[in-house]
Amino acid sequence: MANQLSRLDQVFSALADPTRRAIVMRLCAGEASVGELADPFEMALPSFMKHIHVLETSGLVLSEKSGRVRTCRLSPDTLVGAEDWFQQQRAIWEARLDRFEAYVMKLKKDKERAGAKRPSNKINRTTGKTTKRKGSE
Amino acid sequence: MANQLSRLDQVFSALADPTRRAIVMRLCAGEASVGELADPFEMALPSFMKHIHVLETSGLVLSEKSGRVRTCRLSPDTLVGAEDWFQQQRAIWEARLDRFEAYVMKLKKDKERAGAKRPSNKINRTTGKTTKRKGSE
DNA sequence: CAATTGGTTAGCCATGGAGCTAACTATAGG
DNA sequence: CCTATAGTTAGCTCCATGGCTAACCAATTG
Repeated sequence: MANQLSRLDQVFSALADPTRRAIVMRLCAGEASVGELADPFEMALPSFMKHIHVLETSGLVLSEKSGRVRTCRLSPDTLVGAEDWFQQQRAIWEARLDRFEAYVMKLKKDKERAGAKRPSNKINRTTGKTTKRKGSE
Repeated sequence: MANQLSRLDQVFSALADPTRRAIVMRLCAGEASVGELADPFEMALPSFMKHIHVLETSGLVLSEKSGRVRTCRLSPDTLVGAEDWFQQQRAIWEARLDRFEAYVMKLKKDKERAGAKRPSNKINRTTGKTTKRKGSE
């Protein structure tokens, strides 16, 4: 009854480490042996190997050993899988934004029709900005 | 003055937790109070608050308190920032793929032109790539 | 004002992650 | 066969993370 981390858990936590992100970035440029990968880092090999192992169990990296050298390569599918998560969130976010904007437009129309009564734009005290949000800020 | 984690470190490690991902997903649909957010989770409030705090220091979530209720909302910029990282990696990956494909095409042409003369480049059986590793391939 | 509600602070504990050294295995090369 | 190379295993620290309880504000509300 071990923990059974979800794939996303593993992928994100793998990418949370700068060393491991660097490895992934390196592997984007093509496969490499453990030694080649480890070379730029000031770190004992066993420590480094742990990172490789984390990347492997996360599914981001595949490796196979031939002779005495282990060659690692990226598994682009997993990376893309994580990317998808962002895109889904963004889709939801943007849908909401659209709804919100529609709502604001409706408010505006209502006000215009009411004939410029009062300046009802609330000001956010902490940011000093109006609540009107068009694109990003 | 200690660790000075990079923003990406913080964002990814924030997203590595399923509770926190759920919070982010919930906030994509619109802002909410801490209580509302905490409701679906079987977790003591202080524990839950820690998650909120992690999300805040990662920059993914903003919050402000008015009266006794704290309202949280998503900071889409940070989310998009993380998404960018993936896109950059994918760009590099795809560029490499293109180069690789071009390389394969060249091999093919060479072979055709040579009329099946000699196989001077050793081919690694497992990867299908030459052993000659100068720079990238 | 008293009680409730919504968060917050403080402090404890168990686990896991990231690093190390030392010693070992197994291939490649001379 | 001997040695150097490339990883691997074992086992140890240290500290960050995720969870808890208990006690504590500070606004609302009756």
